Amino acid sequence: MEGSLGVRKGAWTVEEDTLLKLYIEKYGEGKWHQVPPRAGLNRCRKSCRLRWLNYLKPNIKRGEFKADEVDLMIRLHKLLGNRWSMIAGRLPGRTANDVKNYWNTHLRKNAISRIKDGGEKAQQTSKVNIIKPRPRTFAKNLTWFGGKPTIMAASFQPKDNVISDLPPAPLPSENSVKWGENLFDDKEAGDEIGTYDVGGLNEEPIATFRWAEAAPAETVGTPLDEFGPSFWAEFPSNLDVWDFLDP
DNA sequence: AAGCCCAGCAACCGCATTCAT
DNA sequence: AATGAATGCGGTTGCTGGGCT
Repeated sequence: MEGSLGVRKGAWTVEEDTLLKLYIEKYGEGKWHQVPPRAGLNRCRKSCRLRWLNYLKPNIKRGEFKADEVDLMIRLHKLLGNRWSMIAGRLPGRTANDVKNYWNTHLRKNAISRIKDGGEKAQQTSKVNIIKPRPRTFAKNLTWFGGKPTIMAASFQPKDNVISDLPPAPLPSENSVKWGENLFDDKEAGDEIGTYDVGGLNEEPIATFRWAEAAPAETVGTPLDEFGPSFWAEFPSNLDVWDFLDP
């Protein structure tokens, strides 16, 4: 099974897996364009990367999703939409492909039927505001909370950010930026606990969240404690938090 | 036993974004 | 600033195995 350029396609063999593993052990991840020639694999770089990320990586968890994982996945999906990599990032040992497949096979039907069941009600209230933040990099000299926590305005793409008939969300105001800054300012390195308030732009806080030190990758805690700074950095300020908390 | 259908999963493809020059 | 290469992501496809007729 070879592609037009003589590159192998289809299922990976044990030999190919071994070659890829040996290569990664020796050279580490990254520089995927160099992997096929160096590892002696007749595969394209994308295929190598995918195989490593989804199957060969050591800490990958296989098997059934646990109830808490599913619960977290549902909440995150409600919050983020189909941002599988971000969702997977909060599910230790799970890959974006795993999450996507699980959602499409197990949960999508439920979600659709729920939408149908509650369709009338939903139309009367408000449509779900799917959040689609596009993760963007921060300035290279920016360390978490060490420098100015600048969330780049371009981090969120308005064109695919909102699927609703609601009036356009207000442009980020100074307050909303402050919201983000406060959010991060409270989380100084070494602090055991930081807090941040959530409320309307000009309102009293409607909720106060707290986080412990970013949870270790191996644990799955309560959803909110689980979300560390890297998650919230990509978190939009016009989120309907109650929707998220009460799926 | 054979054929069909379907669910689950691995892999591919196209595109957007980032990075290097 | 412009451009091409590299990377990462999400949508989709297609293979495989199990259940049913």
